[in-house]
Amino acid sequence: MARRAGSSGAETAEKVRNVALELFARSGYAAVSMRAIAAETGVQAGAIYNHFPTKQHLLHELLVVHMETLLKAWEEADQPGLSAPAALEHFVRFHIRYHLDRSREVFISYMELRSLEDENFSVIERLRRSYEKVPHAILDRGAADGSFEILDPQVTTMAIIAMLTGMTTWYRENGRLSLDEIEAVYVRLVKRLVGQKKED
Amino acid sequence: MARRAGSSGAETAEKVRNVALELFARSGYAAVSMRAIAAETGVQAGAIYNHFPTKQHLLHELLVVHMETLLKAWEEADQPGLSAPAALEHFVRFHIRYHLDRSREVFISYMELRSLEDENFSVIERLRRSYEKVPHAILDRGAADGSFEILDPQVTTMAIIAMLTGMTTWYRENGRLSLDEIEAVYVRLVKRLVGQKKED
DNA sequence: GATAGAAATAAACGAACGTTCATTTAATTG
DNA sequence: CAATTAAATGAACGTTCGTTTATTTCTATC
Repeated sequence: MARRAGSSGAETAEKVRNVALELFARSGYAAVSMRAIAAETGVQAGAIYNHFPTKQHLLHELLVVHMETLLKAWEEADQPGLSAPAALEHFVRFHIRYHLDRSREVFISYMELRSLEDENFSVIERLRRSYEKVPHAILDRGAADGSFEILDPQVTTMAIIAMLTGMTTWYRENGRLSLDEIEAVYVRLVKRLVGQKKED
Repeated sequence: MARRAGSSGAETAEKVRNVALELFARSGYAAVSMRAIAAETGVQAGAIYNHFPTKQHLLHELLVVHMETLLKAWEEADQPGLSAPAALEHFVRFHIRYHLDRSREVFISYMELRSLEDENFSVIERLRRSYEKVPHAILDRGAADGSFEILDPQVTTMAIIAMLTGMTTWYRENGRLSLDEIEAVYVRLVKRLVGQKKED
């Protein structure tokens, strides 16, 4: 046996990406073998190397794609004309929706940074910093124009991101609260964190 | 060569625990070999099995000890007579201090839950739930007596824990803010989250 | 001071790891 | 339709893995 009828390189590569994402999220990069990825993809281990040079490249590509997609998604969602309070609310809703839709990517992008070799790590770290600038800039703007009362912009930014991202660890589809309800609670919690005076 | 002069079982076991903690935190359970732990301990791999039956037992023991020590530490720190606002502040300071002192334990207790086999996982999960009850109970008490204005006790509890624990990922000893300053910021942030009216 | 037990070594176990390679088959190109 | 290329297989490579075992050395006990 060799190449199978109907097989296409692009399809297999995409399937490998999806399977690797799922398995890395579930068990961690180091605990997942190329053979396990291959088996779930429905292929032999050697075939993966037609599409990805090494296991490390596969992880790196998943993380780069995730971070770049996230940044691009925000660029499209961003509405530069908004006031600081409106922009913050817009960001919170965006972050929650996006991260819940991609909980596996989010999970491994936080968990597997340490599995990246030095230069691959730096690339992802830089992309993440870019994303953290988004809420930070909104906080600075709101602090400058008096609509927020920020205690410390840096700490508050990290607190907001940790709070929002943490939701992906406990949110369940059929839980007590709907996504809309949770989103509404988080919007109000963030407004409290930044000391927003009025509900604009 | 065999048993070396001055060797003691208790000492070796403790050194293995410390080394494993460090290496698991740095690289992850699956990525750390028993030989790596042994080398760092200054011993051969086989010697570890005089003290721990398997690698999985070693991880489980680290996590159980961590969670039980955390719960015990809170029991000792707890001051049941405090008002809800004072109790909350007390908890925040305790949590920050304790978690910063044990950042490696905290890290692996969040990262390596998935590396635990089913029954070992349940044990740790149950201990963690116990700890989450601590702030949850304080929030309920403050909501009942009117000193807090809680949006949703469950979501707020998870938000607080995520916010506080997230600090361990970015805090650096010689950063811009001292630990005292960061602690003070977080205390005020948490008061905002629970809608505390006055600084009691 | 002989003896029993504890604590280590060194070597080995089979299994699994990431990766490579010769080969085969299907799809694409001229 | 022949030639080429892309995509897969399946076996093999050398390592490393967690763990076990026989043996040796040190410590503690009576």
